[in-house]
Amino acid sequence: MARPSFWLMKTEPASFSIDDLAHRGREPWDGVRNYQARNFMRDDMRVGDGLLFYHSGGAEPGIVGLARVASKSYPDPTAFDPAAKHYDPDSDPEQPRWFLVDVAFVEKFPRLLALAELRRRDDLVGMALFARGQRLSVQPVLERHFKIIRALGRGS
DNA sequence: GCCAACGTTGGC
DNA sequence: GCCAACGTTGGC
Repeated sequence: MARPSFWLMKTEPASFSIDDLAHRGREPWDGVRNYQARNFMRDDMRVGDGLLFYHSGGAEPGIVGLARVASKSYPDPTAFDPAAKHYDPDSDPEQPRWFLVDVAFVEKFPRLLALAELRRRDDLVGMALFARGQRLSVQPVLERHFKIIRALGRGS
């Protein structure tokens, strides 16, 4: 895959928001239990890749800022932790099933770019985010779309 | 809170 | 291997 690559990562702000990431600086993106999303993280992400940070499930879903990939992929330790929310009793530390990358804060946009607003733009047609029934929490983004959204978010 | 879309599980 | 049942996601 060509580098750098660009991605969108969803999170429910009630559990982990852009403000949480800003505060922590860097965070292991644990708990992903979808094979397609895992494959993107495990196989395709590289340190430095750009991330669009998306809030789902809230009052107003949308893109709230930027982050970047801060580590290579490695096994998700929460899969082996019985106390963890996304514990997977069938996963084997000798043959890890779930992987993650660390994510680092880059910037929070001065305003949220609402999903409804983004949908209406002619220059963003085709984004996976808009696909009917799209539930993937980690998805690739075209560089062109990433740049348009970054500029929008910064208020230009 | 509703519900459509989707992924996973498990009986057969 | 099929497919119904179930759980989850996530917009509205």
